Amino acid sequence: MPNNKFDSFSIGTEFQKLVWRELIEIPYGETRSYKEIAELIGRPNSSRAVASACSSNPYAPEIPCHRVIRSDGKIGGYSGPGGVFGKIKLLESEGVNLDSRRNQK
DNA sequence: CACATGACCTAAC
DNA sequence: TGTTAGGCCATGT
Repeated sequence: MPNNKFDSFSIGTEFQKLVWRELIEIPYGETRSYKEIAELIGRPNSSRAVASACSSNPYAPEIPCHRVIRSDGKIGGYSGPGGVFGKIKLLESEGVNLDSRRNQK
């Protein structure tokens, strides 16, 4: 079994577990798009479902769902504390430059 | 089972 | 750059 403490996900659907398992492996200070996560779990067309799984994340700050942004570089949304604003603050505190991530849109 | 919802993506205008 | 429209998918009712 994997060496992460979240392997014992006792709740959520199988799909959500797949997503969350990928999320906790995003390095500090880095970001990943919803689509990227979808591809990593073997469902390249489930980007939308991935977003749903994130919003259903019960382990709020433990699982770095705030490091997941849209493919075009925009923030997207956030159900955690502070809403989208809180998400931005978290990323900036990790040294993420959101401007450089915007695909010039 | 059918329908509605949402932290999405891409293309077209 | 902003908006519209169509497509995708897992979930909840």
